[in-house]
Amino acid sequence: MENVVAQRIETERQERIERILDAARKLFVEKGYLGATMRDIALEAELSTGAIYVYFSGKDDIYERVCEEAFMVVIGLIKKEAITEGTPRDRIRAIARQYVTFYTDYTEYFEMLTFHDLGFTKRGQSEHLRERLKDLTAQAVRIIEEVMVEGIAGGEFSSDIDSAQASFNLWAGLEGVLILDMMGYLKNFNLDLEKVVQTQLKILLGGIMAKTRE
Amino acid sequence: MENVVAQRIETERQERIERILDAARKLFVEKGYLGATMRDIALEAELSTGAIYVYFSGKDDIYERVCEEAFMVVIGLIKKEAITEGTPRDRIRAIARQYVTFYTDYTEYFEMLTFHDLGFTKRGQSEHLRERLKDLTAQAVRIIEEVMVEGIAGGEFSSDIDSAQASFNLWAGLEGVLILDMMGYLKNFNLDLEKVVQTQLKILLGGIMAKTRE
Amino acid sequence: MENVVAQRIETERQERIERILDAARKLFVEKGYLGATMRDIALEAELSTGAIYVYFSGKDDIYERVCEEAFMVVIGLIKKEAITEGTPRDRIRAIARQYVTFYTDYTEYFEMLTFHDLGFTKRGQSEHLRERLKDLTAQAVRIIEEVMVEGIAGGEFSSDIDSAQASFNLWAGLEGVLILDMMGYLKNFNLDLEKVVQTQLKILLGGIMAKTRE
Amino acid sequence: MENVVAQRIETERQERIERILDAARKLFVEKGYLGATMRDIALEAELSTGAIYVYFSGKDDIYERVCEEAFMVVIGLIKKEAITEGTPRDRIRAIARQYVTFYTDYTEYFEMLTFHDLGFTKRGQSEHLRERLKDLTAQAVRIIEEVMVEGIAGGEFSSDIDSAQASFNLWAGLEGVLILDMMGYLKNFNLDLEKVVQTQLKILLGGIMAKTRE
DNA sequence: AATGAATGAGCTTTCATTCAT
DNA sequence: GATGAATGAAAGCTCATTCAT
Repeated sequence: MENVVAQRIETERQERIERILDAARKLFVEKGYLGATMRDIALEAELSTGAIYVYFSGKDDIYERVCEEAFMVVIGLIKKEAITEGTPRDRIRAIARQYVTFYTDYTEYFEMLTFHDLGFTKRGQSEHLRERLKDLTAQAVRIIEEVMVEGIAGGEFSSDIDSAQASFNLWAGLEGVLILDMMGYLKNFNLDLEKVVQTQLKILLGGIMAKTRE
Repeated sequence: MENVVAQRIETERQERIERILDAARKLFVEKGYLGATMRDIALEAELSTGAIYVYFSGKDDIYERVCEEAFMVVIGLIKKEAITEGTPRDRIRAIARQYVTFYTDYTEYFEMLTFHDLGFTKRGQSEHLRERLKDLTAQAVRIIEEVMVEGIAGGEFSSDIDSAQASFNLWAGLEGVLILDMMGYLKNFNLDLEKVVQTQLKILLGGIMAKTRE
Repeated sequence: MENVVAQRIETERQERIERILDAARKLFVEKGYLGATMRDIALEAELSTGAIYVYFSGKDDIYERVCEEAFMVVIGLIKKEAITEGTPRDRIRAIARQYVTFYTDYTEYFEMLTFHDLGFTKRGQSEHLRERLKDLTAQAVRIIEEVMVEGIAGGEFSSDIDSAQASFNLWAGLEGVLILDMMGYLKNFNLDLEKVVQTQLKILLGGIMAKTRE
Repeated sequence: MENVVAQRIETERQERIERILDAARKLFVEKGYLGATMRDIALEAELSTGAIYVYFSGKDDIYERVCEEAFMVVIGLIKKEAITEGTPRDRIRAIARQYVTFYTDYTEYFEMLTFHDLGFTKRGQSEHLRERLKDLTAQAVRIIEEVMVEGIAGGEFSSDIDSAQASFNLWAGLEGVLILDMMGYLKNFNLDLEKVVQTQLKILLGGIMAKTRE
């Protein structure tokens, strides 16, 4: 019996934490770390300012946990959906599509991680977040690289380009499109994200596969 | 004689303005619009807080002038160095290289413009800056497009891809590399910017030139 | 039970607001709008500067509410105690005495309204306060005028003087005494307010009643 | 020869001082002591801020000298134009008219002195100004009193009222009209200053002369 | 003497955090 | 646990005064 009560309390607790994180994520993306006030977050989470301090030790703590959550989502996506079927080309295309899906479905998380890197917080602070992001990225790039190595071994990809570099360039090429979309440039140029991504992949993969004549 | 004195005074005045702008640019990039305080800027410029208000009407004014300066630098580079010699491929490569030079030589300006777009300031504010940035970008993309049209006409580039889109993708591919460098990822992966840029151009141009077999 | 608590909280809230207004009134009168600082007011109200902003939106807000309060007091006095008994002469004397009572009992409010008019605030600001004060004054003068009309009709007052003007002059004659007291001149001349007021009324009413021989 | 130069320099000096005082008087009346900035005063006087400190030791000094000037003007008027001809009644009327002339011709000086008294500056400050103003007022009231004593002796004025008090009341009655005009109430009521003053004098003198029947 | 840029204390206001209830 | 009023440090900005020129 008591167990049921304890469980309900715990559920409510998690619910409240999630509400705060949702509010914070939204506001951090919207107004930045300094622009979003604790009062804003409390109001958005439909709580009092004081209540927030029951669940979090302060603004920095919330910020870190929002980033943490963003990590967990990306990691989850990366881990869960390792693509192992099809030609290397198809598999890379699938991985890329997964990244784009992360961007469209979890835009706020994507923006959080991007913003964090671009200096939302004071430099020097949350060095460990930066470290984790670095590891995560390395992991992601390595996944692409493995497929690429296979592709080169199978002759599908040109051996002119180092597989590690090619992976990085692939990522950069896609990242560029997503960030420009985030900045609103696709809208400015009346371009469709889906189409631009497709074209970009066609170009990048075409460029990697082609015998370079330089 | 007086003329000399007046000139010296004017020079010192410009020097001071530049010192303030330098300090502001550095701190805006480092800590963001809200994170950089007027006191910080004054200290960095080795002035008292009050002195800044002799030259600028307030924080917003400084911010706008820093952005303005960044604009002027980019516009200057774009206007000055229209590349008209060589094959379309060479010309695009040259334009790209110019963009990379802007990034390496004027990193802070590049970051300012990027940050501005990414929401350093409160959303909605300085709408006109955003508008100018949009125009500027359109201009830059159009320059690439012109060369591309020529390249398609001359048969050097595949006609499979719309020239406007291809230009955009080219830009995105390069921008991605520069932003990842800005974020420190190239360093993380022990990659050399120059080399990655070269590879990226090879890939992108290769992809665009290739008859796509899809 | 909860009702009791809520009531106590509300009481305390009102208490605090009153403490702030008391402090502000005192300091505005003492040092003027610009001379009285928020720190001063907070200190006088035994609160931190921040606490004030829980109850008021800023200095202007406090200022307006202090004036508002002064208005309410005067209006209350005017409305509540319309004097309708006795001869016109007695009634005017009673109204005058009421005005003097307002001055002695609510000196700070009297000073606030006077100061406000004399340019305590930046000119042009709070135009609506000035408008209300004008209305209020018109109201008050009209009350005197009505009695005066009656007095003329009844033959008690001389018909040589226009009733509207006479009312105004009566007011001015009394106001002069009060302001000179406010300035400390009665004390300087070792005069007693009560006595001077009595004499002034005797003179003014005497002058108004007398057949003028000019 | 040198004398001529020295004289010109001295003249220019006086000219500059007068320009500063004119500017200050205007601005103190317009915006109050704190509202008027040294920069405002310098601009109005067509000088640099620094130049002001050659002639005055600071803002307080200017303020005091503006008051001083106001004093000199009033004292000059009082001393110069002792009215000794006509009946006591005519003489008092003439003195009153002189005071009104001071008000209309030197409104700013009149306002300065009034404002000063009403607490433009921090209380306690410039105690000696207050002292001088007190003396001055006593002097002025004494002049009226002398005439009044004469009037009582000659049977023109009622002996019911103490001459000192009557003088004070006369002053207060007139002062009230002038201050209400300063506040803009005459304009509000569409009254003409000249007419109201005349009426006020008629009333006051009538009241003083009449045998009081109380 | 005259200039006006520079200083820095002090203004109003905001906001992360605490704490009595 | 939850509330929201209270705190006080720190923000952007102003301005009397100084001082190198």
